[in-house]
Amino acid sequence: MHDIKAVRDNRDSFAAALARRPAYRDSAGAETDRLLAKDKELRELLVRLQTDQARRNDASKLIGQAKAKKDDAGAAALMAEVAGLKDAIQKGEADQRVLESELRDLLAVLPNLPAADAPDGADESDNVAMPARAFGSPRGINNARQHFEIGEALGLMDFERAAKVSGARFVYLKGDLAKLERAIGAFMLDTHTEKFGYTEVSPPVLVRDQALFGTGQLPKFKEDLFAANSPFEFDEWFSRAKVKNPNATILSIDPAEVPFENKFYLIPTAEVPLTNYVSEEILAEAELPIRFTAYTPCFRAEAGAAGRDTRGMIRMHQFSKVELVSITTPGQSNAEHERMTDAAQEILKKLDLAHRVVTLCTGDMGFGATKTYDIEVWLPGQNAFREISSCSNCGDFQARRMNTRVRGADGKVKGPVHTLNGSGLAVGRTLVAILENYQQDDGSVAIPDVLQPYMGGKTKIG
RNA sequence: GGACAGGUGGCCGAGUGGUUGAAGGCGCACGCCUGGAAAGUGUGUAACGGUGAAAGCCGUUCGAGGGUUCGAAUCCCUCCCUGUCCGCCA
Repeated sequence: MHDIKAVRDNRDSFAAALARRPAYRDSAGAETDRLLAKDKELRELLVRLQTDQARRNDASKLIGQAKAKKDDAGAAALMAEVAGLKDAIQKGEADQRVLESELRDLLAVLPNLPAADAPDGADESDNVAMPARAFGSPRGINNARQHFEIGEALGLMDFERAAKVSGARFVYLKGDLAKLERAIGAFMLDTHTEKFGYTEVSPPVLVRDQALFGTGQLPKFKEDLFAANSPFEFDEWFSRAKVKNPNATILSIDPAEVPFENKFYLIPTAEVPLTNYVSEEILAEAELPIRFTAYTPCFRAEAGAAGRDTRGMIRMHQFSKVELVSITTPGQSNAEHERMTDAAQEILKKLDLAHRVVTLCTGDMGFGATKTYDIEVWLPGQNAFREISSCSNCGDFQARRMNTRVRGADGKVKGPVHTLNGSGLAVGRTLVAILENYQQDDGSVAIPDVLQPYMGGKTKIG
């Protein structure tokens, strides 16, 4: 969420920065002026409304004083005067509510502005490599198999049964592969807590819409989320629907017809509960930065991804991820962004997995980010680098939406905090990378050294 | 899920229609006192918004949102949350 005052004071630089996002290349100026027109309308209203309110308040105080002095005539005269203001004030307050919510709606769907050093570009082909952060060299493996071929051959990865039970984009992991997933998560958490000072958190994975608004998934990206209805409300509504249409079945119901709001959403990332932990709070400057890490399942509808990565574990409706979140002062966030990326890369280094890092261009950056580094791991089976982590500095964008501020040592509120989030790492994709990079000619998979303690000392699977 | 009780400033807590943005206390800041400290003592100590060059002035906010009223922390409605008990349960 943008600060309307900042837009007002820097109209041209705001529009120029917004135009760096390709989706707003042509419309940024018009969008900005739409905001400013609404803002102007609101402020002009406030000047008139507040004048009336001030007169009403003064008169009301005098009424109280008059009544205390038993001056009923004087009180009556004042009451008559103020009564004349009532309609104007009530209408003004109603107009204020409408204008404020209209302005908020306009602001709520605008993405964050790219940082000055975020590269311009149209899509992922314009992302900029960071050679200094590259690690290892892509491993050449003859006749390299893809992770799902390896896992299915081992009998430890089952997409067919998952489809039977849950549909496409779900998987069963079994035996040592299930254990490996757990080992990877534990290893990541231990590294982040012990080496980088993150606090381990086990957060809720069902959240309210307000939390999703805070981190920016709502209102614009609702179709990417899974929602959880209360079955009690649904049953009640459904039984009434059946009275009208006796042939109705659960499967014939269009979700759009269900009349009540979804009570909860499943988190698409632990960024949501970790970041919103501090929502609506004023934090002491001395306690920043706050660093949280969590190992959670994540749920994504993957709307619009039809046909992409349909085989294997790359793109699932449910996957696990270790997330990193930092809450910082404005002055700390740039350094924290580098540090967070270091923490995520540390996992891949310890696993000895070749990877590279790119700075996302303005066309590939997420909604809330000012600047994003993607970490891409080498997958021999795909003969390609694939994203395994995304580390973003969101500046004060989420903090404004969550209303999270910082209080200085002098006791004064200084303004919104900065927030950052990054995967550290996507556990499912890390498992994929291990399978493909550590596959052996005999069909087995070597277990990376650092994971062996988490696997009961085993050195290979299969 | 049901019943009851609650939600007030950084914290505790008073306040059931009229100078209450809010007593009192704690904490914090600065000063006095002291050789230094403690104790004591004095003063100060909300956020957001509008307006203004600034000082300031004005508005809004007592969980959130509506409503009643000339006037709402106080009355009414809806929602959210917390506590206790009951029910259910990993």
